[in-house]
Amino acid sequence: MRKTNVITPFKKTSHVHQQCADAALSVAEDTCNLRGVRLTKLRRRVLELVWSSHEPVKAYDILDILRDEHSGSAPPTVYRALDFLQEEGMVHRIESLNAYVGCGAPDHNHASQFLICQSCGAAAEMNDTEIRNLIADKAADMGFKIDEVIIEVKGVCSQCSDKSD
Amino acid sequence: MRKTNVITPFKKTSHVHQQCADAALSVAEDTCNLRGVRLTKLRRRVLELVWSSHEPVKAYDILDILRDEHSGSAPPTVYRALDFLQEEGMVHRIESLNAYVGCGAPDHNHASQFLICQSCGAAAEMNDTEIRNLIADKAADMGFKIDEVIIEVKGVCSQCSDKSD
DNA sequence: ATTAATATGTTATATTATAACATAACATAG
DNA sequence: CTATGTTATGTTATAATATAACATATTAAT
Repeated sequence: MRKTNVITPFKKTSHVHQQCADAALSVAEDTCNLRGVRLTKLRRRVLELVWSSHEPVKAYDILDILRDEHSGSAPPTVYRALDFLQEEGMVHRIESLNAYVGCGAPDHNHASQFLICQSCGAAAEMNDTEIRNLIADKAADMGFKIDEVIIEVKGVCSQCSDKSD
Repeated sequence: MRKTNVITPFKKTSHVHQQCADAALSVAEDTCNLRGVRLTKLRRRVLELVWSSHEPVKAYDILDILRDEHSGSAPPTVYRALDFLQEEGMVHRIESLNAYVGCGAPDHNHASQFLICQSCGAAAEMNDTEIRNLIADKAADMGFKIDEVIIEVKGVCSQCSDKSD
């Protein structure tokens, strides 16, 4: 069994990004239908904007675009949509960046680890069971009951390292 | 060898907090002297305020107190002091809370993991080499060069669990 | 069609953080 | 000990992030 499930990889040079985004949007629609929650036009658009790149996107950058498209957009517009998308597991918040990334595996409660490249800005999402289990074990040793685990690893991705050779 | 080094534990009922704070301040002074950096009156006071409890402290809560003590206090006053203290490893920032906790082991670059109790608000700092190494290995597998690892585990500490029995 | 629930619009404000420039304190070379 | 460069702090202004509170509109189910 592979223990590290890479949910969102760093993009290859060959990467056609539109395909990521399209796939994610399609999964999101199906998932919302299954769950009986509503992926409204606005929420769908916000999700699309979050997926516009592999770099975590800021709420106010989304808002700037929404404002161009609809004059009634304001901070609550985007924060509400992001809250919904987070609850449904379709975006994750990167705490150390105050920014959001799309998630292609919208479980309600999967634990993830993020690798964030300080050179290109991209974020890769992993779901590594060994890391998850080890932290769970350590916490249990201390009698600590885990609700949520935030892991954000900053550094330089292989593509960026290769470039600077 | 013990693999989990608990730097700041959750406090025991018997805990006399002043002792933590005093010890930390004393270590901070010695460390600054050794390093030839200046723990000024202001910086020392900010560190003291961060150590005033085991709950992560917010910049503006510190500022409110500083303002009572000196009219010239403003946001940069506290952020600069916190920046200094972070660089010297004497406080850590909890990204998910926009808040700061004292560190009793002011190495410049130790990796830590925080357990944050959602019931009492306290944060415990661990430095677990197994967790650190496992993440380092996984990142290396992906060709990712680590600069910094942020781990913030939310949940309920044993003391709080015991109380609610 | 009516109604209850959900989603969005709108205005205002709270919270967190930094920029930019002025002044003060300190450290050390002469 | 004092001139000078460096480091720290004061001060004003504003940027960036996020939520409260209430109004209106849309949707879903009767």
